Amino acid sequence: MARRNHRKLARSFYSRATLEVAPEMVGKYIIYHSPAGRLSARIVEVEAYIGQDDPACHAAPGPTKRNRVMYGQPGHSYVYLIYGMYYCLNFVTEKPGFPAAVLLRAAEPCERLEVMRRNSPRQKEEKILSGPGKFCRSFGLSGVHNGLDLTGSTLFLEDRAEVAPVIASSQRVGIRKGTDHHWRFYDDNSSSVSRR
DNA sequence: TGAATGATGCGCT
DNA sequence: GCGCATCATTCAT
Repeated sequence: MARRNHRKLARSFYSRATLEVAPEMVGKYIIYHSPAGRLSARIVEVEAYIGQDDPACHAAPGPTKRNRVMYGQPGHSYVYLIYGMYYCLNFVTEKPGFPAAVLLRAAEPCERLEVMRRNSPRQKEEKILSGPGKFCRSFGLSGVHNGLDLTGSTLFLEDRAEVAPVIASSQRVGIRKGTDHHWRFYDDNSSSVSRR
C-alpha cells in the first residue's frame, strides 16, 4: 500500500505547458507494476519535445501512425523503438490535439533492483537506469507499453513530498535539429545522470 | 578518458 | 534507401 505522503500524479499534472511539467518531473518517482513485481525509481533526467514546430519532436512531420498517442490525452505513455534495438519511454503532456511529451532519460533505482539487474546484468547500481534505452531495458518496458494511461495502476508517477532537487538544464542529447533549445532538465547532484 | 564504430528495425520520403 | 530522442565495445592517447 502506498504511504499517505506518496501521491500518484493526476492527469492535471500532465495537462499543462511541457516546460512547466518537465522540470517538475525531476525528483518524482516512477512506479511500474511489472510481472516480476513492483519496480520503482527516482527520476533524475528528462527532456521536453514540444509540438510540430520543434524539429526534434517526433510530431514535427504532423500526425502519423507512430506518433499518434502524442496527439491524444495527456497522462499517457509514448514508447517507441530507436536504432532498431532500444525503447524510449515518454509521458504525453499538454491538451489533446497538441503533440508534446517528456522523455525519461535517467533515474536512480529504488525498489526491486534485483529485477533490473536480471534485465541488465553488467550495470553498476547507479548506472543501471542511466540513459533512455537502459532505463527501458532494465525496467522491462517495450512497445507493448505504448499508450498506457498513467492514471491507472500499472505505470504511474508519484510525488513523495521530498525537498525539491536543484535543477540544471542544457541542450538535448543525441539530436541533430532543435539544438538551440535547452530543454533537458536534470538533478545536478545525482550520479545517475546520463551525461555531464 | 575520449573518439570511432557496429548492431539492428522501422517509419518516412 | 536514409536516418534516427542509443549503447557497448574497441582502439587510441
